[in-house]
Amino acid sequence: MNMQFDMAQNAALPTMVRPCVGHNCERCDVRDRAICADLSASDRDALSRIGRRVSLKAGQTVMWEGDDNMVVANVVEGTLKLATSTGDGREQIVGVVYASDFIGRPFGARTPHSVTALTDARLCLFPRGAFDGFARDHAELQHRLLQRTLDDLDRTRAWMLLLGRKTAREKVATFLLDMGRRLRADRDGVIDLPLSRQQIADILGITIETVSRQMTELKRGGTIDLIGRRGVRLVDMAELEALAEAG
Amino acid sequence: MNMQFDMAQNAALPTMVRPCVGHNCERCDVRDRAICADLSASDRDALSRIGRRVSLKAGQTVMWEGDDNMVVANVVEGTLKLATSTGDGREQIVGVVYASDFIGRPFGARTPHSVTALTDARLCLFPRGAFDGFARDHAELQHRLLQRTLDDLDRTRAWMLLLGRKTAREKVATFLLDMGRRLRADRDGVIDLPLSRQQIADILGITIETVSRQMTELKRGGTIDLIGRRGVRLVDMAELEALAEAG
DNA sequence: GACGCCCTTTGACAGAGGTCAATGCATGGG
DNA sequence: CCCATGCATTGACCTCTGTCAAAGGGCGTC
Repeated sequence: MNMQFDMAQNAALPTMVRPCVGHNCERCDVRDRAICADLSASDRDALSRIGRRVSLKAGQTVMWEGDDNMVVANVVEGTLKLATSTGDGREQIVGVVYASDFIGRPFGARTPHSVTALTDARLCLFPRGAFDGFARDHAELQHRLLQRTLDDLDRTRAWMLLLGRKTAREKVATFLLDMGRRLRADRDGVIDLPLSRQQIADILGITIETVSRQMTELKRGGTIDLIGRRGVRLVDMAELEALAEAG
Repeated sequence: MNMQFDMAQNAALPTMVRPCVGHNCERCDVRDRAICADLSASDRDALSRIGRRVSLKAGQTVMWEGDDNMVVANVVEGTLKLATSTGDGREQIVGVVYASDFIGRPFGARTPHSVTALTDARLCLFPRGAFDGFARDHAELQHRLLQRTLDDLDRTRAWMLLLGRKTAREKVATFLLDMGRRLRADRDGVIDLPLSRQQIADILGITIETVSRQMTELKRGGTIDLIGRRGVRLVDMAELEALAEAG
């Protein structure tokens, strides 16, 4: 592989983002769930040549709120957060994305929120201009993107009900149910949360102390079990569902 | 005018929704802002034949949360709210739509939130199945829909920051600025809010009493003026902007 | 295997906003 | 033009959640 070529590509990327090598769409983990799923083999190849794979370490930020919007990407592996914040530093996480999800803002000049890796992650990254051009010529891609964006909007609006109208107890219960649905539990029924208490607080619009207190009370009531910092076992799902809707 | 034809159309519609007659896309108020703007004259005619115009009275609900998703529509005139609620009746308004906006959930079987007219309104209404089919064959339409949905998502996510992290004072100030941007003031600089205090509360995720108290304090501070129930004059925009970001 | 860091938990207290209740006052109908 | 109705305002009080501070305990490192 050509060293100079690699370094030239790196120059346009945020610090520490490292391109991967030896990519092949046919073997891609998310090939039939990502937005490229409906493309023909040749179209997918063409799209693939526009972009490239990059690896991220947990904690790295790929895009910053308000920045010029240079790239979009498919998430191949890992979990990332989308966040906005007020001038004085209060943060609200506005979305969490998983493998096969799409990130970035196509057809727009500004990035409306930051994107930060919560776990180590791999992306399939495209320069926005090139991606936009490709998308305009491929209706299947735009259709997939539209479906995905409509789903995102539905989920985001459902989350507004949580932020605006639910109590801390209901918020935490709803969050745990949501994670239970998204993440696979291990053989002991334990889920490994990809988020710290602070990040959970930033998702739910409450403080870290309130998250902690609610979790402890749920544990005391026998509804959940806490295993270390990141582990949770959802013991009584029915109870959790009841608490998620009415305190 | 054919009476029987009209009544047959009415049968498929929510109670009290009355079809209009004499429609012509060429004279449509929103023709160059709605999603149909990029269609050729003949395509627009074809789309027009799929749908029809209906009038709504303030307070009428067009779609209910969780219902089978039968229709989508362009808003021709008026203001409507999108809302979800918890089992025990707490409501959160998740969006407010204006003339030229699009409502309903294309490509999905369920309506994720209710849609209710805040003012008298006129819609250009399409059966969802027929609209979906038409959209699949018209990339320009899907592109417009995608752009609009991406914008909606950006705005919705910005609103999450308000719901999760802003104080009552900041929420009310942000709301007033937003209305000031959207609605044209009359010659006295007075805006006529299309929302009751309760609805404002449901948008901001606070109670009606808190909205009222904040408004009164803003008035006492000389930042705004209150004229009757629905009138507001934004006196000190700079102050309002400062309050919107940091209490 | 022990140590130290930092995340998390717990406690005490305060305050923003919710709740309940009464009064005020636009607005539309008679 | 006046009255009645329902929305909006105001007040008193209380609770939930935030704030500040300290102690506890995983987890990575040496």
